[in-house]
Parts: sequence; structure tokens; C-alpha cells
Amino acid sequence: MQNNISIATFNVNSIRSRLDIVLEWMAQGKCDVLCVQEIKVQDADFPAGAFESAGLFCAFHGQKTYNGVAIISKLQPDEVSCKQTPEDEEARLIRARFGDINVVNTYVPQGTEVGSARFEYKLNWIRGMRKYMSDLFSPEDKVVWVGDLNVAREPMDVYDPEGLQGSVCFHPDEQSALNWVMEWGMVDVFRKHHPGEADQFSFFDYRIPNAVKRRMGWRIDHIMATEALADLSIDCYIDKEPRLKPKPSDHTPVVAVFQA
DNA sequence: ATGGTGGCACCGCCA
Repeated sequence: MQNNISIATFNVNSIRSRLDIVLEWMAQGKCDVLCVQEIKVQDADFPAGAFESAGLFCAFHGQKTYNGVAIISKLQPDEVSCKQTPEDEEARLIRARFGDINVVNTYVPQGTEVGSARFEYKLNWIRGMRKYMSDLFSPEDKVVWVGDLNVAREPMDVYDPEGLQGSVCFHPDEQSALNWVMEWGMVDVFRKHHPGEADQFSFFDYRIPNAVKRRMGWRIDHIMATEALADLSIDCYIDKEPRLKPKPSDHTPVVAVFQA
């Protein structure tokens, strides 16, 4: 169906280091709207020309060294905005509207260590998404919230649920905060298409030797959609192919396809 | 096994 729209999320861990992978992936027609996180570049140094030369549009909200988000798309967005709140000082959110589809791309704070100030910051940042959504949208709107949300939601979303229970990115307070945001009116699109399926991971820690081969992964990169939009999803999958390239990210893209 | 890898900035920090 030529009317479908595919939306993907990919933590690139530096857009400049992953530029060739991203450009090739887009050239293969893997998606129409690509949301990337951890671009790790300030706006002045974002490689916009490389995307424009490939006929792609890009909207970006970056900062030096850390964080940073961007939306790369085949069509020009009708509207773009940044930040979760006006006071938001870390570059973690960018939003774009394509017709009646609203795309919210976030890089949720990792949290560093359970009980730390950064962990509280993470919990509050996640909870802030509910106000963000309700201020801007109604659950009847077509909204997709994607990104590195840094939360594995269920035991099947991590490789060792017993051993990892209560650790950062797999902690009940994080899961409760995320569930509370989703209760506003969002569905986990990947789980809609893969209910109960384990060993579906979007992230493998660089620091664990042969983590991919040993399947020591996490599903922390998500595509959440309002029911109005989730009802139109026809597929959602984790694309493992970019991992086969030289210098891959420690994350891999998650793609959802919607009937437009 | 108390480490390991990777990116960016700068000689440490964050993931």
C-alpha cells in the first residue's frame, strides 16, 4: 500500500559516527520518518548537508557531547518543536507533525544509578511526558511517542529478569512512571504485534563481551501510539541489519508501519 | 572477571 507511513526510532550514539549507516538505511527505504537519539553534536555541527543531499529533511535539537535528538524524513514536516518544558535544559525531545500524525521523539535520561539524583530526574522526566501529551493532544489524536525510553517494561524485555530486577532501566519505579504516562492513552506498538515474544532486544551493552551473540540484551527503545494510531499499525519490528555494519551503534532501529 | 567498549571532550564523563 503506497499510503502507508513507516516511523522508526534509533539511538545512533553519535550521528556523525553513524552517518553512513543511517544514510544507507534510509536509502534502502526502511522508513519514512526516522527518529534518532544521542546525536551528540551541537546544532552548528549537525551534518544537515549530507541528509539534504540525499533528498531528506532533518530537524534537530542538539547539544555538545551528550544527548541530542533529530527527526529525519522523506517529507517536510508541517511543524517542529523542541523541549518537554520551556525550562528543559537537556536536548532530549523533538516533535514534528506530518499531516495529522504527530511524532514525539525523546531520549529519556538513563538514570545512572537507582536512588541517585539522576534517577529521580529520570522518573520526573518520564512523568513529565503525561503533562506534555495532555497539554498538546487528546488520546483521540494520532500521536506516536518513540525513542530510547531507557525502560524495559516487562521481564521478557531483558535477558536476565531475576538478576536485573531493580536495576536501572528495569526498576519498578521506572515501569510505574512509564505505565502512568501510557495510561493517558498509549499502546506499545511492538507488543501489539509480538505479544509474549521474548529475546526481542533493541540494545546490547558495548561493555559486555559478545553481548549480541550471547543474547544479553534489553528492549528499551519503544514505539508507543495512541489507540487512534495504533489501530492503524500493520507491522512493528526490530531491524537487526545495522548491527552487521562496521561501527554499529549499541542500539538498533525499531520500525512501525501504519496505514496512513 | 570487581573488568569490559565506545564516543566526545579534553586529560574524565556518560552510557
